[in-house]
Amino acid sequence: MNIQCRQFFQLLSDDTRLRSLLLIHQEGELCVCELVHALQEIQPKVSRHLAALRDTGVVADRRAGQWIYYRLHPDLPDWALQILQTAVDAAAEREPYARDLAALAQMPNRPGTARCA
Amino acid sequence: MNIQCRQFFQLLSDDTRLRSLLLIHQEGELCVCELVHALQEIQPKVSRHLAALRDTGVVADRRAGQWIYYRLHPDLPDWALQILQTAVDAAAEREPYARDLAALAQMPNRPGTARCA
DNA sequence: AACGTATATACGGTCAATCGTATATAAGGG
DNA sequence: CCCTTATATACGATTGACCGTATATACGTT
Repeated sequence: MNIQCRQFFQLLSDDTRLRSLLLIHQEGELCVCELVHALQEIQPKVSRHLAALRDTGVVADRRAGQWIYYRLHPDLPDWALQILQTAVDAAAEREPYARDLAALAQMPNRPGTARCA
Repeated sequence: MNIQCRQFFQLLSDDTRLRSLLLIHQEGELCVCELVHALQEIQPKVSRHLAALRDTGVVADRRAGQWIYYRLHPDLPDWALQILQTAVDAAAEREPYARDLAALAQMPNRPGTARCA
């Protein structure tokens, strides 16, 4: 996919995509319904932005039953990872990212986690 | 000005603004006509994008005679500087940034430099 | 097979970003 | 004071990004 610097910034410039990426970066892997709950956005909106990230090679997806999990693409270049890490450091304790993390932590019936509760 | 992470990415997502910022970051300070020559873009276009960067606190300007010099804003937060540095490292040796630097170096009648030639 | 849940996408509408052209402002030199 | 150069901005047009709604697809369960 070989993403360009400018294009990467363009992907990060949308609120939904940036918040999704920061959450995915922190959590390692998230499915669509977890992101929908964390961001408090409707499902088609989240799905559409994830598709943009997938089509440009920023994230990779994996199906597990009904759920599709998104993670950072393993081939994402170092500079892109560095930029993401910087963004996490700068934004993680501020709104809306802190709120997103909290909402995710409080999500009921979260797939994967509450398996043997 | 207290720029937000997302807004910063949005500013970097435009080709003219990103190339201008990378050049300014490398050169320290550049006037509009230098950027117009380096980027091979028309003057109103460059001026308009510099205004956007100025209005959001990313760059500061300084008049010197007929020329107006732009530099990175001294109060630009660390995370923004880090991201710029990462972008320079990732892009500096590739197109169109390498070409921009070369065009700037070859600019005739460049203000400031050729003072006592 | 029928149903419920999770996810993706198609469609049409709206708004914001960007553009080129034209013009305004400002400085310097005759 | 006029002319040139440097820069900024106003204007109208165009394009592309993003939106919500509706629908399609895929999986699991009964």
